[in-house]
Amino acid sequence: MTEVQRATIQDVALLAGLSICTVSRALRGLPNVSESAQGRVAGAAAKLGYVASAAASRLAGGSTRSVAIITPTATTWFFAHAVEAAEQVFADSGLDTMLISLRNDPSVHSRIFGDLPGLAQKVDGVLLINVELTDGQIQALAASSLAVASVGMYDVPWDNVGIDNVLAARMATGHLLDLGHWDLAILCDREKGSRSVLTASDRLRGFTEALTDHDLTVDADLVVNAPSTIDGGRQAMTELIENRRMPTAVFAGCDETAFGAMAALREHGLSAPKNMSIVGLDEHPMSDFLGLSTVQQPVADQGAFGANLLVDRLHKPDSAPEPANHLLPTSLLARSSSRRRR
Amino acid sequence: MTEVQRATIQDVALLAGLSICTVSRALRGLPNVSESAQGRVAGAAAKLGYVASAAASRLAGGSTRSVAIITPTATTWFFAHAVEAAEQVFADSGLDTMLISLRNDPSVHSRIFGDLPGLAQKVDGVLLINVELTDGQIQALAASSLAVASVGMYDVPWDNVGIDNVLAARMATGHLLDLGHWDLAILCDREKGSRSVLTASDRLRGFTEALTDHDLTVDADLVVNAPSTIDGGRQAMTELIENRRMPTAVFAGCDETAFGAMAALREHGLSAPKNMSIVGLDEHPMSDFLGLSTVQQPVADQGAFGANLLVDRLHKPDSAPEPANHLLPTSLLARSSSRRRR
DNA sequence: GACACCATTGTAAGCGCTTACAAGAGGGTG
DNA sequence: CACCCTCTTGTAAGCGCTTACAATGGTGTC
Repeated sequence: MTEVQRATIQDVALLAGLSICTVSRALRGLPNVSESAQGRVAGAAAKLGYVASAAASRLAGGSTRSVAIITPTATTWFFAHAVEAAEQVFADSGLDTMLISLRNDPSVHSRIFGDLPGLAQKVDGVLLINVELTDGQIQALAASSLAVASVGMYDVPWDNVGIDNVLAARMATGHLLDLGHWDLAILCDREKGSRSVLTASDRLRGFTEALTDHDLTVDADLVVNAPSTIDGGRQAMTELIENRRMPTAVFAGCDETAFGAMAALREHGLSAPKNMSIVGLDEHPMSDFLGLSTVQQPVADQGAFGANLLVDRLHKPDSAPEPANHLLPTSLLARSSSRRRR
Repeated sequence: MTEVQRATIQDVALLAGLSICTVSRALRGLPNVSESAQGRVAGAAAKLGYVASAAASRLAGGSTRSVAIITPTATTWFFAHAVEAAEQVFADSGLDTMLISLRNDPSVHSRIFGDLPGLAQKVDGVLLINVELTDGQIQALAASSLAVASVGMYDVPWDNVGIDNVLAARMATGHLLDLGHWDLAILCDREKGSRSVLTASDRLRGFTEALTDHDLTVDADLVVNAPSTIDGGRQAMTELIENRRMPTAVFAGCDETAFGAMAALREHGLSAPKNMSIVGLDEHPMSDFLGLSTVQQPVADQGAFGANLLVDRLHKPDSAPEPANHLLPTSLLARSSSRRRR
C-alpha cells in the first residue's frame, strides 16, 4: 500500500518499456504519442502509484500549478466566504491554493509585497481580496511575472471584480434619506494609504454623494472609523454615543459593523429603530433575524468570479485583453432596523 | 528594480568569489563557514536580490517548507478563526500554508485522502481541523511521510488539541437541568462515518450522560441533526417545531446553530427563553448581544496550539514523544436565553 | 527504387539547488 | 620536523523532471 520508495518517471518508463521522455509526454497529454504508448504508460503509472514530483516538474518546467489568495483577514464573514469560493474554483482547476492572511499587520504586508520574486517562486498568480496597496506596489506587481486578479479593488491594472460601492452606499444612504432622516452618521473602515484602491472609501463617497444630492453636508463628527467586525462596530457606536453626538440614522459599512453598533446601542439602553435607524451592507445570514435593513451583495460569487479571472489569465498569459473591471449587482433589503423619522 | 533574469546561486558564488557549495552553506546558516565568507555571501546575495529557487531546493533537499490546513469548511466562525490563527503560526515559522477546504464534498475528501503521496509531494505536514476520517485513512496518514497534527479530533495516532467536548456538553446540558428542565433536545452535527473521531459525537455523549445522571433518558425524536451553521440551526429547529415536538429546552451544538434556532423560533412566533430555553457552545461575538447562554471555548488558541504541535513535529521528526492529546478549558456563560422552568 | 516527409520515440543537456566526499591550510604534539 | 587534527572550502554527483534535437521507421511521390 504505502510505497516506501516513491516511484519516479524512470520506473514508469522501465515498466512501460519506453523512454522517460515519451512517458513524460504521455503523462501530460502532449500530441505525437501513439495510442499504444499512451495506454502502456497509463497502465504502468497506475500500477506503480506514480505521482509526478511537483518540485522536479516545477524546476524543469517553470509553472508551479498553484496560486495565492491574499486577504486582509480570513475571519470575517465576507472574507471567509470569498476565500472559500475562490479556493473551490482553484481546486477545481487543479491549482493549489496558498493562503496568505495579512492580519492587518504592516510587517506581514511588507514581507509579502517587499519580496515579490520570492512569491513568484512559489505561485504562478495571486488573487488579491481587498488588499490596500501603494502605487509602487501596484506597479511592481503588474510588472512581475505573476498573474494578478483582484476582488473589491479599484483602478488597478489587472482584472477585478466587485460591486459598485458608490452605488451600494447611495442605496443604503438614500434609503435613510427617503425615510426622512437628514442627520446621518457613517461607520466605515478607513484606508490608511494616500491613494484609494479599495472599496471602503467608495462607500464613504457614495454616502457623501447621497447627502449632497439632498443638499446636505457630511458632519465630520459623524464619520467614524470602524474596522469591519462586530467589535469594530460596537466601539464605533460607543464612540458616537459617548464622545460625539447621536444622529437619527447610521449607515454601517458592513453588516457585522451594524451588529456591533446595535449591540452598543443596547448597552446604552437604546435600540434600533427606536432611537436610531441603522442600515448595513452585506446581507449576512444573521441580518434577517436581527431585522437589519441592508444592501445585499453577492459574496461567494465575487470570490469565485475573481478566481476565474485569475485562472483565465493563467491559461492565456499572452494576447491578454485589456484588464477589465466587473461589477456585480446589489439590492436594498429594507427591514425593521430602519424606519421613518418622526 | 525588476530583475529580468533571476539571479541564481551561481551568480552569488561568482560575485562572492566562492564556490556554490560554500554559498549554499552560508545562506542556510550551516556551521563551518568563516565569518568573512559569510559576510561576502550575504553582501553578494543582497546586491543581486537573490532569492533561492523553492523548486530547486525542494528537489535537492527534500523539504517543501510548507504545510496544509485541511478543514471541512473555512466559512463558519470556528473554522475561520482556527484557520487564521494556525496560518499565523505557520507564517511566523517560515512555513507556507496551503488551504484545503473539503466543503463537505465527499469527492474532494476522497481526492485528497486518496492521494496522500500527491499531498506529501507538496507539503511536509498537515493540520487537520475536525476532519472526519475512516480508520483506513487514519492509518494511511500515520504511515505516510507527512507530519500530522489535528484540532478537535479524537483518539488519533498523532498530536491533537481540543476541548473536552463531553465535559462542555455536560456543562451546557447540566445548566439546563439545573434550571429545572428535564425535557431536552439537542441540535447537533452528526457524523456519517461508523467510527467516531470527531468532537460532534462527544457533545451528544455529554448530553446523554448529563441526562442519565439525572435518571433521564434521551428521546430520539429530540436528537436533531444540524449542520453547524445558522441555516442548519434554523432548519433543525423548524423540523423540531413542525414535525416532531417542542421540548422546554435545547442544547445547540454551536452558537451559530443556536442563532439559527432562535431565528426559527421567531419565525414561528416563539422566542427564547419564553417558550424554550437555549444554550449554545462557542461564545461567538454575537452571543452576548443576543443573550445566548453558552459554553465558551478558545478558538484561536486551538488553531494556534494545533499549528505549534505540527511545527514541533516538523522540527524534530525523530525521537518523537508519544502523540499527546491536549485539552483546553471551557466555561459556562449563563445569559438570558435560558431560564428556570416554571 | 530513391527521395522527401511525417509521426513517433529516444538521447542528452540542463533547471538550481543539496550533500557526500575530497582537498587544502594551519596548528598542536611527541 | 614528521604526523595527525580540525576547520574551511571546493568538486562533483545527483534530485526527477522538461525539452531541444536527433534518430528511426513507415508512407507517399515521381
